[in-house]
Amino acid sequence: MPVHNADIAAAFRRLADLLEIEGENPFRVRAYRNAAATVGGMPRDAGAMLADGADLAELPGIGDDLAGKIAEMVETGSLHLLEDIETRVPPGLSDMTRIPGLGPKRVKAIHEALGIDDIESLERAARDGRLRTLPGLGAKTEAKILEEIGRYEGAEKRLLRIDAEHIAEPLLAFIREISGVKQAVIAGSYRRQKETVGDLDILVTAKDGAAVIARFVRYDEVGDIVSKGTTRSTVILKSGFQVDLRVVPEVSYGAALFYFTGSRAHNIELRKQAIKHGWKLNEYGLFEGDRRIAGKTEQEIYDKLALPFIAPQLRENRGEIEAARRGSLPELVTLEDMRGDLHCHTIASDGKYSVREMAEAAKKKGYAWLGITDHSRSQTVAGGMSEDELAAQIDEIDALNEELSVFRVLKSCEVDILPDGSLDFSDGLLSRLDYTVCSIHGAFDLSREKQTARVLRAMDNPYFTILGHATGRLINRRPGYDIDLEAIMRAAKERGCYLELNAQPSRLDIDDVHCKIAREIGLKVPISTDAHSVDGLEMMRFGIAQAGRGWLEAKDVLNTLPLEKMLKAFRR
DNA sequence: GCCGTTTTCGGCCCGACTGTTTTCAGTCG
Repeated sequence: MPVHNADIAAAFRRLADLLEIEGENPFRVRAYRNAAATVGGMPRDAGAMLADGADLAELPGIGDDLAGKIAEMVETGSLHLLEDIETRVPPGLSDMTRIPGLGPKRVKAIHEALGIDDIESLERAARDGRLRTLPGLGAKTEAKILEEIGRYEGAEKRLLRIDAEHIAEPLLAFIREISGVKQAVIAGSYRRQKETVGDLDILVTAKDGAAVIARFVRYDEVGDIVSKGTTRSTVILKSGFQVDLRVVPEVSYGAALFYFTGSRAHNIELRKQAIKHGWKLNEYGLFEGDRRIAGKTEQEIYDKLALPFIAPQLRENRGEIEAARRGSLPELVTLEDMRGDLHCHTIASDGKYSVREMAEAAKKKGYAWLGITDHSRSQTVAGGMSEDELAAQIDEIDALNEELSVFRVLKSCEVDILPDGSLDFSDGLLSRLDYTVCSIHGAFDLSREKQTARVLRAMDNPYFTILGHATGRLINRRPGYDIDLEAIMRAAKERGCYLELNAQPSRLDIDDVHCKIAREIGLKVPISTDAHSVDGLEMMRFGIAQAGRGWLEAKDVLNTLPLEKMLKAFRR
């Protein structure tokens, strides 16, 4: 079993938890957590990098020691230090620290006093009233732990961004109506446009924080009030979704927005920059001694630190600070840059509208063209077309183009890539199309080697243009199929093919990390909605958000090109 | 365990809230 980066990151996180419970130097613990974040965010597997002779100690937060431990995991599949510590500290204690309110100190105390070493026995002890017998733990804490265990077990996953919006927008509107509220904005991963959102961080400026919070906690949807002070409050909505509200004075708005937007890794980097200047950066501002030298806007803070403004999507400490320093931050692609959509369905397969209706909707959006990509014949469940039906649609589109002035409907098809790597329609028929979107819709569980070979073989077909939803993942529902995406991206570049960024909020496939790789290898990315209705065309904004997180500029995106240039880019 | 515009040692982000204290430890973000 090859060891992937996620395994290494998980081992480091576990090691950090257990070391912390043992009372190890907190900075050593943090070093393992930082290393987990670095390894978990690397686009290439550590094993492949080592095979290429890369020096992992050059990575941020990885020194000689941790580079050695990564190599050990790649070579042996395990980590001696972790196995060693697990003989002293029961591994279940690591899980117990996942319960909110339980940190390493309490977990250790509970373990030592009561012999508890997993969540199940913790729950029994809480029910029996044994936790409250420990020093520093009372009945209230015991009740909270019990409640959190229940929540942990029925834990909601992170919400899709679109689902989070449905909660966030009305809540934000409610907060803006509270008397005394000047500004209200959502920060956190929501503002960074992440594909999923774990909780909402709402930032408010107001003079009287306590009054705002008193009103906030009476919002209809609030289930539990976790904490309630004069500047911050945490509630759990009835849906189980957590919301943190912070109130700051107006003069601190920019500093607070910066601080609560994160990511934490980005913040810590810039805080270190501030320290180098002898300054202090916190949620109230940038301070020289007691004097605030910036903080009303984020721009002020970046200015003082001699950096250009860094877009929230980029704030992951994945090279954006270095790029800012060099003056080479990307100018991110916007919705206005998009000239058309390359992937949508009509009533000819599983869509809800006709070609004409979809085309008119696209034209109304200001697009210059729209590609129609109904399913091919193997997709029986999705009303896949026969060869005759596609031929008829081609004629229909030709006639429609005669009629429409300026706007152009492109002839295409979402062609199934069959398990052996062949395409679902004959080359003769495919040759009549402007381009194709080729996708995998079955045989998901092939080995990595076979799945990769399948796509590479499909790409050998001269009528293959764009790989649709390249990994097939459905966020929170199923992982993608096992495939060597980087090899496929390089092959696409060589052959003149492309990988789409599918903008469906539950797909966002390819992800941000692979967008960035595409940019680095010079492979343009088409952003497509995969719309099944007129409204579906609006999903483009989720694709744009993801593209921004992947550093894509307009020039990196295929469907920002004028029609003739794009059609030329399709020719192989 | 990492790291260097205080550079091979001595730092490492920092403020708010809660509960159980009686001045603060633990946890969180």
